Amino acid sequence: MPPRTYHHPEAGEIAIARVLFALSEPLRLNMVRMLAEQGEVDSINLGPDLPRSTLTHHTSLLRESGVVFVRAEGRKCMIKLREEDLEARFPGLLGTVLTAYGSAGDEGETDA
Amino acid sequence: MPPRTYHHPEAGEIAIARVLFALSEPLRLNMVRMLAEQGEVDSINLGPDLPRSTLTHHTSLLRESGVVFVRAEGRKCMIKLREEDLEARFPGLLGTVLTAYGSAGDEGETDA
DNA sequence: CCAATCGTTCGAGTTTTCTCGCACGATGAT
DNA sequence: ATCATCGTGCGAGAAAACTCGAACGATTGG
Repeated sequence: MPPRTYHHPEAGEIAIARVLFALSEPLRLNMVRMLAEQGEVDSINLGPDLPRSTLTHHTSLLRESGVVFVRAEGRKCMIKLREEDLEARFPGLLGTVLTAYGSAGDEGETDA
Repeated sequence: MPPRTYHHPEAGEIAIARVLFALSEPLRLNMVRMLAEQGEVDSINLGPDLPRSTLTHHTSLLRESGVVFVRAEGRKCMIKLREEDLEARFPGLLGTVLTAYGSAGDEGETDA
């Protein structure tokens, strides 16, 4: 029996409005920032204090909007940014948003 | 008695999450694209078919999030992008989003 | 095999956003 | 002055998003 599988939109199907919406949520924007810094991370590290169902909600939204790639590894769930796909589809977007976040996001850096 | 006045956040107060949220709505994203192409525009041109109160709702949201500058001119209301402020605050963001929109936004070009 | 752990799904409740009709003040033209 | 026009604010209703507890299947370790 295959492990958990996840549906991901193809690179060409990623819609700008959905990406912007995904990034407009502070929790998710913070997740994306962590992913940009740390590469592939265990989903639990994206929100150690969040209820699991809430965490799943946000990671699923990021996945369905084409921002992240999700893969099951044992019981855990590894998340990484779709940097190449996003760069190909919307050149510069991710970098620009992350730069903007770094300079004016939330100055209270509660680093994990 | 002064004409209508509008409150605008200062450039330094513009928050990335709010800007992304403002741009994540298809109607508003389309408005921003028109503004980028046409410069300062009469608000009515941003949504000729929308109810007035709906149009006000979206233009107000764009204004309050720091994306556009609004000024009363007679009975009309002129809108323009805050390109310089946005560029200073979030370098490259607006251009990147508009490029992304142009290449993958909505292919149905209903040009005004 | 059994128990603990993890992510997912479902459902309910809360909050936010969106839409739009209506009344009002301001403006411009007659 | 009068009247039509425009944007705004308000209120209500609908739609969408967020949060989170509980139950379930899958996986790991004893």
